[in-house]
Parts: sequence; structure tokens; C-alpha cells
Amino acid sequence: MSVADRRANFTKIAHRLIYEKGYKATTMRDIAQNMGCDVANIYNYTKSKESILEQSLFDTSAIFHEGIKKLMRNELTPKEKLIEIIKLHVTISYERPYQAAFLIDEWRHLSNEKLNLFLKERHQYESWIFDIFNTGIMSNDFRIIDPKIASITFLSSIRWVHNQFVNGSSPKQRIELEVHLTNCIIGGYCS
Amino acid sequence: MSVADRRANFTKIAHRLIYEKGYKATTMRDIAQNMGCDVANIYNYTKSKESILEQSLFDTSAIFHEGIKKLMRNELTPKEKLIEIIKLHVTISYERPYQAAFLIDEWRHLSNEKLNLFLKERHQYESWIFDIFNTGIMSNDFRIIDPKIASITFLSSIRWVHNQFVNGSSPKQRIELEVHLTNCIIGGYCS
DNA sequence: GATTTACATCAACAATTGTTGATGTAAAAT
DNA sequence: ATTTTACATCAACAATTGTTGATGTAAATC
Repeated sequence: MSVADRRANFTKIAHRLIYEKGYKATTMRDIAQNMGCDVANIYNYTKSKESILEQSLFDTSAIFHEGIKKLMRNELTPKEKLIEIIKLHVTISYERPYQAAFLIDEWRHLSNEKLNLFLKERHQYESWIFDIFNTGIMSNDFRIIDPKIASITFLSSIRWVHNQFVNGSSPKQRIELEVHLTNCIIGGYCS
Repeated sequence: MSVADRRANFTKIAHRLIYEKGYKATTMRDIAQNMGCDVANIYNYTKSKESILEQSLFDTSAIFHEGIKKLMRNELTPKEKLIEIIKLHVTISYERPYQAAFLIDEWRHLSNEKLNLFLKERHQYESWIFDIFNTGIMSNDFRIIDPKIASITFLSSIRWVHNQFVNGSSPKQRIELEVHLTNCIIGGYCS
């Protein structure tokens, strides 16, 4: 096992535990036990408990931002943009289900300054979604509805996707989920 | 302030804190401070920290079960049943948003025996939803889709509703949300 | 009026928490 | 061959945790 492998293994174990028990309920001793080593040894892999959460959150947040920025530049219709965003969420949730979950369940355990930064990033992401609905409603691509409610419900219906992938899901299931979500969105929002 | 009022006040404060910070991160001293009294005094209102969570979870779970049992007895079409379930979730989430949130976010902090009981209740609830989709797909009321995926996505899209009500929402917003959810469901699942 | 119930404070407990320092060894890089 | 990096253990810390017992007072019930 290489150095990189061992570090990856630590991260994987830590993320799995935090996912299963929650950040607060996961102790450094829990992680150590699951790695088969002493508590103090954990600090060879991470600076602190919070930095585990911190890195995961901001890494994954950045991936979401990259994805949405790319598709916002393209000349897609509002409907096509929503479909691309669904794909983005499914892909990330498939590739890193634990970390996708942290973005929803564990961000509040960040310390104050990091928390503010995180909330700022999240708000920006939500604004992009809002804009898509706002534009799409004005242009008659979507049904007439409060764009705020629409963007919130849209986000909510794709936020939970990671749950389907935490126990290992087949590529086929992934496609089926993506298709279904796309159908629901089109059926629910589009005119 | 009557005795009942004071107990209700304690419950309200405790629930708000647990909602905001999470069960593990909320200490008995936090609750005491927000009540303006000493820590030990809290134990005049509750047997233990866990019993606060326990009571909330099983109380609210019972309300959901009552609601769904009643509508399953009625001779409704699958589509009408879904609409009634949406109403049920919106109503409960409107009346007790914190407790609705605990059903999703905090149940895992129950101790072993209570946890098993809770999971059993939840599984039963999910089975009812599954049955509705299974029936509705066979009868051509719904589009052709894996009933398991359908029931999971359906539940996911109504699970978050409490978020809209935690900071006090107007009756008008409540109606608008209910209408929108109904439209999305009909558009997304029905043929 | 006497008694029970509800509410309050203080001090203290045992357990658990994240983290550090001292110390050592095996592997990698120079 | 030497030095640095990575990994490991042990003991201990200060702080925080849920909870209890002793003790007292005000309010409600009888």
C-alpha cells in the first residue's frame, strides 16, 4: 500500500463513519478503531477532526460549482439546464455519496468563519437555480408558479439522491434514477 | 403561566435547539440556559436527554400512521391517495416542523431497542406508500416505472417540507406549497 | 392549616471528548 | 549511509458531557 492509498483509506473510513453516525457522534477513537490503530495516530492523517469535515465540504462544493458554471455558459434552454443539473447531482452523488450527504446534513458543524463561507457558496448555487426558473417561467418554458418555491422543491427532490448510492449501486440503477428524475421534473415544472 | 404551559415551553425550547444544532450538539446546559434556569432543573421536565427525542419521534410517528391508516381505508384511487398523503405531510410539517425534521435527521441517535422499534414503524409506513405505487402502476393510473424508485422519490420530495415552516409561514404559503407539490406529483408520476 | 406537588440552586460524580508531547521504528529520499 | 518522512504507541491534559443527591422554597391540593 502506497502513501496515497493509506491516506485515501483513512478518508474513506472517516467519511463512512461520519455518514453512518453523524459528525458529532463520530469520535476520533471511533475512526482509530476502524483503522486498527491508536487514537493519536489519526493525527498523522489529519490536522484536526473539523478539518476532515471542512475539506470534504469545500472540495465537494467546488465540484458542484464547477459543474453548474460550465452548463450556465452553454446556450441551453431552461429545461435543458435543469436536466443537466440533475445529471450533475446524480453523477456527484454516485461518485461520492458520503460527501454529497455532508453538504446537506453536516455543514452546520463547521466553526463560525468556515460556516459563513460555506453558506455563501451555497447561497450562490441556489441563486443560479433560482435564475433558471425565473427565466424559464417568464419565457413560458415552465408552468406559472412562484420561482422561489419551484427552485426549492427542485433542489429538494435531487438532494436525497446520495441515499441510493451509499451501499453501492449498479450503473443500471443509476441510469434508471436519472431518467425517472428527469421525467418528474419535466412533468412537474414544464408547460 | 400554568403547569401545562411551562412544560409546553420547555418542550418548545428543547425542540428548537435540537433542530438548530442537532441532537448530539445540543447539551442539557444549552437548554437550561435558554430556559433561564439551572441544568439540574431540566430534570424536573424530562427524565433524560434521550427521552426528549424519543417522545417526539414516537408521538409524531404515531400521527403519521393514524393519518395514512385513515386514508388507506377510504375508497380512493391511487392518485387521490397520493394527494391525501401530500396533504398529510404538509399539515404535520406545518403544525410541528421541528418534530417532522427529527423523523428525518435525528432518529439515528435513539438507543438500540428504541431504534429498532422506530425503524420498524418507518418501514411499515414506507410499505404503504410502495403498495400505492404498485397498485397504481398495475392499474395504469401511473406511468410505467419501478415502484420502488417511485415510492422513494415520492417520499423524498415531500420529506423536506418542514424546512419551509420552521421560521413561521403564512397559511397562504402553505396552500401554495401544497398545490405545487400536488402538481409535481401528478405531472411526474401519473399517466 | 397541612401536605403534596412543582420548581429552583449548588456542588459534585464518572465518563467521554479532542488534542498534545515524548518516544520509538520502518521506509523513502538524499 | 544518513537524513528525512511516515507511521505507530503510550500516557496524560483540560474541557465538556449527562446525571444525581442534598437542600430549599413557592404554589397547588387536600
